[in-house]
Amino acid sequence: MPDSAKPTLMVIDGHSLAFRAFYALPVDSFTTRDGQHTNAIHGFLAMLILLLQKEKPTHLAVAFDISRFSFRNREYEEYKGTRDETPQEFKGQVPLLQEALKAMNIITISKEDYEADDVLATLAERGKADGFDVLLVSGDRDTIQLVDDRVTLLYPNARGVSELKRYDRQAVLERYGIEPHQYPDIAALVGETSDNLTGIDKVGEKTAVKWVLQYGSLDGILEHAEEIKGVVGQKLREQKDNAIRNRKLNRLVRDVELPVGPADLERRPIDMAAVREIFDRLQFRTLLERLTKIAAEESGESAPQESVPAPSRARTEPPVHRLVDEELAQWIETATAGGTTPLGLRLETAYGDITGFGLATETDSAYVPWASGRQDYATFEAWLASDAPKLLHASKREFKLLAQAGLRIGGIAFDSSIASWLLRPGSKPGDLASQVYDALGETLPEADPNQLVPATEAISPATEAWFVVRLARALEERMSDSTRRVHTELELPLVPVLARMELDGVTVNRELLARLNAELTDTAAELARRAFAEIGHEVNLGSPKQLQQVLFEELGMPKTRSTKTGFSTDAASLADLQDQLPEPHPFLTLLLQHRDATKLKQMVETLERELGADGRIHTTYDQTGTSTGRISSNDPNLQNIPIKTESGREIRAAFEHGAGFETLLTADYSQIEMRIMAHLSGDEGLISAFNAGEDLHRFVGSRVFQVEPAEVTPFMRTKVKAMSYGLAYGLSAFGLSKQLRIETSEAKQLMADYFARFGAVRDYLRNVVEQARIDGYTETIFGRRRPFGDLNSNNRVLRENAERAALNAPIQGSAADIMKLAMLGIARELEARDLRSRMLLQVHDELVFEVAPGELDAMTEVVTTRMRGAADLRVPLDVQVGTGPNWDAAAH
DNA sequence: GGGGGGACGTA
DNA sequence: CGTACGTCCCCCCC
Repeated sequence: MPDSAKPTLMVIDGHSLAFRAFYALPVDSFTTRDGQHTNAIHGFLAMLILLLQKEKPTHLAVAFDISRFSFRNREYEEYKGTRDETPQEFKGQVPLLQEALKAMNIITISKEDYEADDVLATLAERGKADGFDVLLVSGDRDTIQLVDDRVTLLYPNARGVSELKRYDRQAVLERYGIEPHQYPDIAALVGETSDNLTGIDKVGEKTAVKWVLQYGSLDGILEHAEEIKGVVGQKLREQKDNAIRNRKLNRLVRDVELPVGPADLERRPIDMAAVREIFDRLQFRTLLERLTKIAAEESGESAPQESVPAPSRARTEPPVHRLVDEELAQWIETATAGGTTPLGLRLETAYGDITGFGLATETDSAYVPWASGRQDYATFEAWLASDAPKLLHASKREFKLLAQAGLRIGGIAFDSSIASWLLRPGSKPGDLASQVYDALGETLPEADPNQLVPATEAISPATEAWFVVRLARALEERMSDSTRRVHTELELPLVPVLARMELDGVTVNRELLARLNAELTDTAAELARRAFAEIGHEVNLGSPKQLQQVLFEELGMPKTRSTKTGFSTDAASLADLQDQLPEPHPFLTLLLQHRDATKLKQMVETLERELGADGRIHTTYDQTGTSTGRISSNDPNLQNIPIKTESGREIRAAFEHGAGFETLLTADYSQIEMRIMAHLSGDEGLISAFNAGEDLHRFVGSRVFQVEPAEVTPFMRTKVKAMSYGLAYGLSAFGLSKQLRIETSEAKQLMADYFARFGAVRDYLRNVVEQARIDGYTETIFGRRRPFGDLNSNNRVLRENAERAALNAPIQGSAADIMKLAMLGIARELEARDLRSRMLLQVHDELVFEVAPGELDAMTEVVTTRMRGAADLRVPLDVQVGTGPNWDAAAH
């Protein structure tokens, strides 16, 4: 090893460095989507990572102040008294920083009644005694006094924390012309404004240094105070008490009693799973990459020290048997103990084709080369298709690959990607390797796709399967009973259902899309031309930046709501602008129309791109993509096909039933979230509203405004409708007023009137949040949990965001559960009754089916019955169905 | 090329 | 200062 044999102890003053970072980096650029500020954390960690790389300390600690008060305040009440209150934006970052350090397995030290610098002084002293090279990192100049032949200070320069100046004894001599231990004398004479320590008037650094060099120390200077001439001598004699007091206060304590000594601070391996979790929360991508690199280097470097080369994978992998034919059948029989013991299963693919299988138990593994037809795979295929339990990762993908190869798989008993998502919805589950790393802390070697010649040999699918088995066990143990139930009864059975929907796809009319595209292209071009004519020049209408130039500078319009990069040009803001202007400006109208046209055009083009040779679009449903339990859709997203506007619905009309089918059938839950609220809150008013069978909003309106249902005006209905829908989102009076364009006071009154009639709803919503605050998670009707960390945060923005999400989660999540149950029920019945009709799309509260000839009545019955019966609530579940040749026509 | 930001489509 | 998503484009940065 090139590194010196001497161990290096690094001690960092956490507060002073984080504080430096806070002021060096713009807060606005370092804020998570949730509103958590992270600039201090980011700056500190960036610096720390650099230090780890450059200095490679063998021992490390970060010291923090516990509060701004220490024993020094007892000696001098005004110590640091001029400091402003620590900004709230900074305070909130310290616990998160400490959490990040903990994840990095770095010890943090605080000592009641002392400052972090006293901890530095003590550890420096003890480190020296124990034979360490000591590196101190602090933004507090008082630490200069600790520098000597064995102790070096790294001090941030004026710019911030990215560059640290190295102060060893020589550097201090060069910079100040004195020995480090003399520095406090200088500081005592000059004073330290930031600590509220006044020095001697007229004495600056130059004079102080001159005196110290002449008389050796502050004591020496004071002894000879009478000899010093001029005004400065006079001032020194008058104010010498200041210097004496300062010197007393700036002396760092070198023998603080600490729970740990230098030897206890040996660097420990970084817990990358924990780091991932918190860096994810803080949205530190670049830092995560840098740290991952370091972690890899560090674990790699430590390996040669051991006598036996440490394997990069922690556990001993079982042997891989390459098996076919009878041997394979035998192995499966033994490994599964006749079909009861679950096996890990992993596919090997090349260019989308299956080339092999990995099978594994906890102690053994097998590789099955796949060459269908040339070997006798009958037993293997039978096992695959049977209910014999199998453990997989991302099973939907494998189900589809198998199906495309003409193979059936049954008995999906565990999916580690789904399981980890259930445990932590909201964080991306990632691939097998990252989950093995997260849950087992082991590295699953992967060929680097950037390298032509892989550095590591590709891992056998059999070994991967072995990792899946162990991953499954680790995740299973962490699941609560209710989570386990959601996994096995809801999510796993849904896998084949979703896979089939994806494989089947939906027919889309190519010619219609082409025609729409052409129309929209013309429309957009014409609108752009007219818009340019209005302002006299061309501009990129898709560039918010250029639009701001036009609207607010050239046209001098009033400023709209501000965004991170300027002022908003979104539709709502433009509408507001239009209202404010003395007369409507045609440019604004044209701009909005142009946005509409281009948006639709883009959507059409996306669909055209995704339209396969079979004339169908095959979306991919992400079963682990949301934090509430919904599924999402991508490539392309078929859950956001336009419906609200006439022109948008033309796109919807391009979705048709395929050849050999009779019609499309759509079925959706009406007001499912409101019904769930009625159920969960038990509000008698709301329950009777649903049981009355009358128009919900009319009924609610009649209660709120105390009129007969027939007397509810459209305006009243709009208001209560907005209120009702807003409820499940944590809508505020402010938000309601904005949406309805009414006064906040009126919105407040509306809310008061609403809750006067439906008080149990409010009580329920409040209770959900309070319970979540206690439990740390919310739960849906079916037992799906969503954890919340920020409900007790001191950061108001963060806390209130979490509160609204927590209030919404059981409602949105229960609706998702119910829909999933309905899908399972329908799929099972279609299979049982041998119906040829197919479920194609799911859009949260809507399902779209392709109906085979002669099956319309049966389908209508199956779908409505199963959807209505998916849950037994205190209110009925209402299902609307419609049919037609295309998705638009099938709407009701 | 990656990624953040703004904008906007859906439930 | 209303939840949950995915995708497009622009624009800046590496």
